[in-house]
Amino acid sequence: MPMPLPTPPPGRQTQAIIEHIAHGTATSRSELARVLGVAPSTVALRINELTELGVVVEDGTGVSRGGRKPRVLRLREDGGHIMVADLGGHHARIGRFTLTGSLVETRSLPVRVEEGPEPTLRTIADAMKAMAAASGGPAGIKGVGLALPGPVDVATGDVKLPSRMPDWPGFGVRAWLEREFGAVAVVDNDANLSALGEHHAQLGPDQHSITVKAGTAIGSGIIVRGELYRGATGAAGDVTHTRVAAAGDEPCSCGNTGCLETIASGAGLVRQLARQGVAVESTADVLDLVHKADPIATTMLRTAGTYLGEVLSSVVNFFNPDCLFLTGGMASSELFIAAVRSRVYEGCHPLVTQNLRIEAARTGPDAGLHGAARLVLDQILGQSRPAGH
Amino acid sequence: MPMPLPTPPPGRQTQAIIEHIAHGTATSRSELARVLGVAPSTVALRINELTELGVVVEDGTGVSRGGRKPRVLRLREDGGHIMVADLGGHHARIGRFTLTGSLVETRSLPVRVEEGPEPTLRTIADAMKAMAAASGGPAGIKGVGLALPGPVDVATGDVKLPSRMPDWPGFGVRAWLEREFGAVAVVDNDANLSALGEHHAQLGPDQHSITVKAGTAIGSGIIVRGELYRGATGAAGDVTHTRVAAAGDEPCSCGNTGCLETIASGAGLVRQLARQGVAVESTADVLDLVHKADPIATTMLRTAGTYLGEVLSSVVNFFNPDCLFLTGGMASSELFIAAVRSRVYEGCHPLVTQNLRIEAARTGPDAGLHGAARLVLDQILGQSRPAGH
DNA sequence: AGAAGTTAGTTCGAGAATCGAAATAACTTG
DNA sequence: CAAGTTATTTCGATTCTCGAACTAACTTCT
Repeated sequence: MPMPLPTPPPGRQTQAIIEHIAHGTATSRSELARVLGVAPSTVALRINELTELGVVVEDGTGVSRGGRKPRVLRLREDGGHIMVADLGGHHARIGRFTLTGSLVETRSLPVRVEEGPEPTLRTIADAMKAMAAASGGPAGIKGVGLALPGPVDVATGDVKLPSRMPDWPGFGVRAWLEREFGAVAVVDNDANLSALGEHHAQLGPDQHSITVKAGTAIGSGIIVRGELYRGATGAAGDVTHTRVAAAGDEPCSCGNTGCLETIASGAGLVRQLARQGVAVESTADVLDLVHKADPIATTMLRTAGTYLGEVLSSVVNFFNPDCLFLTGGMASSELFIAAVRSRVYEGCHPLVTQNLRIEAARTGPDAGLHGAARLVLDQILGQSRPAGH
Repeated sequence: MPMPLPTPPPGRQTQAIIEHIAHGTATSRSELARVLGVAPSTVALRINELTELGVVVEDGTGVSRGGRKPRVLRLREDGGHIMVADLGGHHARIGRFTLTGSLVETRSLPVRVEEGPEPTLRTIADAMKAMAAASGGPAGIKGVGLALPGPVDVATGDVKLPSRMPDWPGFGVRAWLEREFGAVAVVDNDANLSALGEHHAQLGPDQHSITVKAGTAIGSGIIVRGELYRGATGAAGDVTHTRVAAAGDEPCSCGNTGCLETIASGAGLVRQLARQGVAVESTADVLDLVHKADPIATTMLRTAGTYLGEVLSSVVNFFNPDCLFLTGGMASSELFIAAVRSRVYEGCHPLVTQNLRIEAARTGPDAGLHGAARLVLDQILGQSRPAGH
């Protein structure tokens, strides 16, 4: 039986080393060798590469464990910037990451996607460059990541359906960014990137999770074995157009009737409230009302959570994830999360719920930024991501 | 940027070679090198290993393409047996595969799982040994695979829930088989193995599929990137306990009410027909009635397909597979499949259905056997499976 | 028929990446 | 300060692959 051990890809180990140093799970060469189960000599090679690359530096010595002191390794935080943005309907969230993958600063700015890609991207790019310049680091922008609201063709970085973003389809967003920055660029759907970011903030590379972004729209991202799952046509994670009995004949933007989004999305809530004579214009308005304990809005939000939970319970039964994360505006309400949680626990098989966690995303509004940075770093440093913690 | 090409695991290539020879996609060393995009010398090495292992032999020469004739390679079909079984409630299907992965013969025999693991496994093992002995090949049984109806702990090979199989949980099926045969043994859920078998009979290693086994019970298996996806607790693929409005308050074995299985499974149909005074005892009886064009049974089967389609449409929307396969007794009715298909196409987003195929499994009742054999061969020959066709 | 060209397959050395053992370095402890 | 311990580097040995050169076996053209 010719069965030589399948040599792990080198990029992968490099990334694992960075993570261990970042998390403090292993801070010296020998510790890394032990944790990774790899020969000390191999670690030494990788560390040499990383120091030459300017990502890792030695930082004095640690405490002895009875023999020679370990030479403590530390990540250099000034090797360059990864600039990322999460684009919403009315504003964009911009973030700056170090090459070692930590989020340094964020900023929100108003944008209007309906003006088309050129002006929107111009605004974002300028803000990114300003932020990078202001940070004063000697090195420049090594990579750019962008999260877009809606289905994205990852190859070109384009929005796939005309939908709410006129002029965007076919523009070639990824190419535009690469030209503009002269650096690696990555574009993906916002729910996908949020899922990727949140997953790796909480779970390991052998686990599975679903992250639902519930705001004005509802989208979700799927992580299988620590990697983004996009499905056959890149449309995986659609929960918003699942039929819900309670939605009746309410028409949906997709052409069908009775979709979840008509009654459980922020946009749906706005419409429902308006019908009852409550003056609201945006999802934020609705959440404000709930914050002020408005009984109608509160009931409605809770009900929306129950409907979402109904849809998610069948998805969770099927997919059996380790964790279900909720993010987006509506997930900021504990009430909403509680409603989802109770409905999912009620509707799922015990074998599926026994270890299931249902929680608000810890990375909150930065989830998408983290995911985008991760994809960019994957491109820069190697391929698939490392063994966790 | 230290980015050496991630050397593909050697087992993988070996398997790819076998598949190409088996499918006739490449029958000589040079052709293999071309198709696999690998150096001729490397192919020569692999072929040498395989001939020494007794899996491949040379079989004369082929036609010249203007120069030296290629030496045609062929798989040896007498290198040993892989014996597999798919265990149902009342009968087991047994199959014999060659080491090269092709199914040679099958046989069904009655068993009674409710008598417990020891007698059931005894019956199956004896039948396997008899079949292998009768085939007269010089070599023995190199591996054994078993598909069980119900959730399985893959490590031990045990059924997880008491459910319909008393005395089975905690028995250690895998260990029993390995002791009995002195060979590699693999045990998994029947829907999982059917999914694996059907997927690789039709799709490639970078595609995704769902296979639903609709018979007396309803189960499903999920294939992500050509590999079996089991979920966090090994319970992934549960669609049977999804709530369906039409099921009303019908109590289910899981303790909840309104589960799909109460109105769409074979068992559910039997119960519903019995209530209407139609004398049926098994799923087979129901299908017989449909075959005889019994109006009540036919309508009921079609309705069951619609309900299954309703549940699957939300699953398909979420998972966005390349293909949805249907297997099990009820999938033998084209009526049933048509009902599922139309409901899914109706309820799913166009982005998801544009390339989606919904079909009866081509491997039919042998799907589970193929999947089991594949898992066993993975264990014997290497790890993950090869690049297709 | 024989030379020229083409295709098939093997041999052999270089290169990449790992590991393990031994050497070296730097401590702690008795 | 010697003995034991832990950290790190050095240096083959190993395991894979590839590519180039070489041999083998044809077809075809003249």
